[in-house]
Amino acid sequence: MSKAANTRLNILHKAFELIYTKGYQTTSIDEIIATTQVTKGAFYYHFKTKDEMGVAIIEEILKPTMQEHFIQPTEASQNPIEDFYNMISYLLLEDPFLQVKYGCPVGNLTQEMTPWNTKFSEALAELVDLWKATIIKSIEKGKETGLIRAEVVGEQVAFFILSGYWGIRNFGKLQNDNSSYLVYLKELKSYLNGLK
Amino acid sequence: MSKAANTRLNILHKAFELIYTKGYQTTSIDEIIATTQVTKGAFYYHFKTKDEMGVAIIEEILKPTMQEHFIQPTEASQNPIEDFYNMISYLLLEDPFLQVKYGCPVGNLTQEMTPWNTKFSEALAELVDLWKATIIKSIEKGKETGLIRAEVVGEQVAFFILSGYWGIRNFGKLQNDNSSYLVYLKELKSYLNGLK
DNA sequence: CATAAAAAATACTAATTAGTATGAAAAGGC
DNA sequence: GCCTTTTCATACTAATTAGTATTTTTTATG
Repeated sequence: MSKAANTRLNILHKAFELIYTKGYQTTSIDEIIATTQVTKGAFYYHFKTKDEMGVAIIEEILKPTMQEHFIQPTEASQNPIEDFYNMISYLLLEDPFLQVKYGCPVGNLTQEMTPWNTKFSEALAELVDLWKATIIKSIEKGKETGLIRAEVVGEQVAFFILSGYWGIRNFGKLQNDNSSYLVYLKELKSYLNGLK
Repeated sequence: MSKAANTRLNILHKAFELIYTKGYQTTSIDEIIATTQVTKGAFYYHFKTKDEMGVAIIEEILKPTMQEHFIQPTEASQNPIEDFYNMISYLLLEDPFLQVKYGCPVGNLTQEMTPWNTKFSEALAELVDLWKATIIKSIEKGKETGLIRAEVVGEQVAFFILSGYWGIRNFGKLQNDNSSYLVYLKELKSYLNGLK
């Protein structure tokens, strides 16, 4: 990778970490260039505006991460119900990057940036739609193999799972300990078993 | 009500509306005093800091509203399952103040202010705990009257309902139309019926 | 190695921010 | 009506913000 591409990626990564922990609006460009050890000239050479950088984070950091960690595993899944639970459980309790007190990066950005910045909204919506579509497909597959009841409606379940995930992450932020996660996961398991 | 108390309440109400639609950080004091037609001297007479005003909004606007609209009705409920659904459905589709594109005021503030402002976190946590506790009590009552299965765990269900609500409001923001609400509500009904 | 283009460094600006200092006007008690 | 306290008005400050203008350095290419 060229040196220039490297600084660009460096900015995106460090900025993402700051934004995840502090929020987008309260993360200043001065702060970003201070932690990246990059000058303002370099920053504005790579990104025309702060918002352009923000959208780049969604498309170049969040999207590939989600593709790799959630889309592909879900597509490969043979047992949707079990794997949905494992996916959420992993995200809540085991993912080494995500922290209880900081919530879900995608959820945070959605909350903070919509409906005021359409570029952000579009990029985030694309991301979420992809995840949702993958879950729906997985449910349909489960219905075919008989692992999921025929009456189950994929779209409804997808919304329900993802909403619950976003919501419980907000609870986690509020209480800053994962006890709420554990309680939530028990009910999630119970709910998912009801789909069998 | 004295004139002074009136300006104070006026500030809180207008500020709350701005914060609900724009977010806390991006709502400036200059903007608040412009829309309230109150001078900066008056503002800082009533509130030592912006954050103090923010906490006052939670305690003096959000809390009483929630008490009146959700706590008391839930306490009076004879049929928890039906009333949980009606409560969420009302909030999503009918409440005249809440708007799809702006999400849930409590959820928004939680997302934006925790974990950085402990005063906000505490005030919000109190609010949410109250709501959660009321739901749990209502479930226990439903178990006694036989409307809810004995194996159902109140705390789990409470987390599940509230998480889903917060989450779907985030979805609503992202898509800015209530079609996702309708899909979600169908699954919520199905989930709640499973508690019988 | 020369040169053009890409990449980055430095110093600045104009606007906005929360908050303050100080004084004037209302309101209430006697 | 006088006086004290409450309430509000005006003008300011210091810090921070995103973004720009300009120059310098680095890199690639002939």
